[in-house]
Amino acid sequence: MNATLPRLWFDALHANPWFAALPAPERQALLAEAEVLRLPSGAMLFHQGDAALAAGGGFYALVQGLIKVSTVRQDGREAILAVLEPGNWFGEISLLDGSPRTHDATALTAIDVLVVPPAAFTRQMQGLAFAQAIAALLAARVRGLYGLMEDTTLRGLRARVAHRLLTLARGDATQSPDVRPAVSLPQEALAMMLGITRQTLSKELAALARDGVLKLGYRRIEIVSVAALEAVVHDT
Amino acid sequence: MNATLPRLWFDALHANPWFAALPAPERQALLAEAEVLRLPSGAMLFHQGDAALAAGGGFYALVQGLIKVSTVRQDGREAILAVLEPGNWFGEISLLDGSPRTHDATALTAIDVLVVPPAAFTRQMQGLAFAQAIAALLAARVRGLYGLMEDTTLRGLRARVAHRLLTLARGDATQSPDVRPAVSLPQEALAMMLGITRQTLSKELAALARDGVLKLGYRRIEIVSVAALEAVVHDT
DNA sequence: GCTAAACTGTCAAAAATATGACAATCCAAG
DNA sequence: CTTGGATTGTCATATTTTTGACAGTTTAGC
Repeated sequence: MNATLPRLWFDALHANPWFAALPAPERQALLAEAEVLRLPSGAMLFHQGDAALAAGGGFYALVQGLIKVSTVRQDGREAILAVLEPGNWFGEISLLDGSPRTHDATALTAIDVLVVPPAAFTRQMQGLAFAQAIAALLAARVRGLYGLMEDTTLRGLRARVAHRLLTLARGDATQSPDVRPAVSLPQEALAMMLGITRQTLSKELAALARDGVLKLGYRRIEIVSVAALEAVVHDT
Repeated sequence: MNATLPRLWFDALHANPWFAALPAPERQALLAEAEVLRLPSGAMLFHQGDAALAAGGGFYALVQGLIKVSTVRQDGREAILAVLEPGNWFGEISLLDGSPRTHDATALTAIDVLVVPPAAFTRQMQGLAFAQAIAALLAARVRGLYGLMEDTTLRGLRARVAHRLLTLARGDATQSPDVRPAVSLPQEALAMMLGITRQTLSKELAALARDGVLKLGYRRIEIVSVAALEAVVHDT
């Protein structure tokens, strides 16, 4: 593929800082190797435990729609690690070490995904610039995960909620510098990201709304003051 | 340095799977570039917020002693991310993205550390094999962090304690396949890794000891049955 | 428009965890 | 060999979070 990359896809991809920083030859090579995969809402891109090197596996770029990255326990409880937005590249870990997928990836909407097959990915990894870029991508991942870790061990609930909201408002994994004015998702989902119950979250959100930091709606949390929300993260 | 690498250091380094898998030329280059740094117990190798690219920064290998990797809050509460053992390489994230150190690194004992200066690290990253190896190292880090994340969101307290014990018994970051029969550290430290209080941990340990899975001593937790401990991780 | 399903707000009771406190034990330094 | 600091075990109480439940609100699909 390549020749006729839809404008929307092109924009989404180039809005991603990692892809934008990738040298042009590698960028083009990656797109040239990619196949397009279109999935309906609710479909699963891969399951926890899947072999990534097998056919159907690969290095993915989401170009349209939303993907939920999560893990489920036997008892049915689910933890949402992230909600991916267009522009995000993911799935490289399993390709690098050949181990099974660590998470489920589920389409929250109808999605369009670029798939770089395992063989092509491995071939790209033979190039210095690409290998360096993957190292940079992983460094960013590690940093993001450190942030999440500290949340759970060091921050109070209030600050954790505030931090997660800011992360989501910045596009979660993408982490663009500009903050969106609102995040749209059921409170249940946000609760699963934080590892708490919906009821507990509801109470925290209500408190933040009382303080004028948030405005709550149906499947929607509006951030009235980014500064105030950031203050909550640091104080609490 | 290189010519006279003490036997103990050599063994520690080569016991580390990442270093052992590194191609010989890169392995030698890394050691050739490294300087030896010796610090007394309690000294800090670096602080959260330090510029890693500055003089004194670098890519580190611990060859002797123990290092605590942690973050502290304003109020004094501390979260321990890991306790590094000889053979571990660390500190690459900040070198890759030029951002400040994410954690404090404190010597728990007198330590010997190999330091690859920032310039040398960056030079090595211009080589394909090394860049690939760093990608692999980061992939392993990410996987480890995913494991820790799931602990806090998905597992009950009992399972979390069991999992952390097993991780420590495998050498924490090193994660050697063989499990040590006991971990030696104050319960307080373990509690800080788990983000819980010492009292709560004490109760959990007592319960595991009652079940015959552990034996408790002074600054020491003996693992009576690895299998039983693993069962606790998966069941609870 | 209507209606069923999804979602939010709230409550009371139960369970888990933190706090603060104290005695008992261990061990390393003198 | 002794002693003080470090460590553990264990309480009772306070706080936080979960569980289960239900009513009211919003939305999407018919």
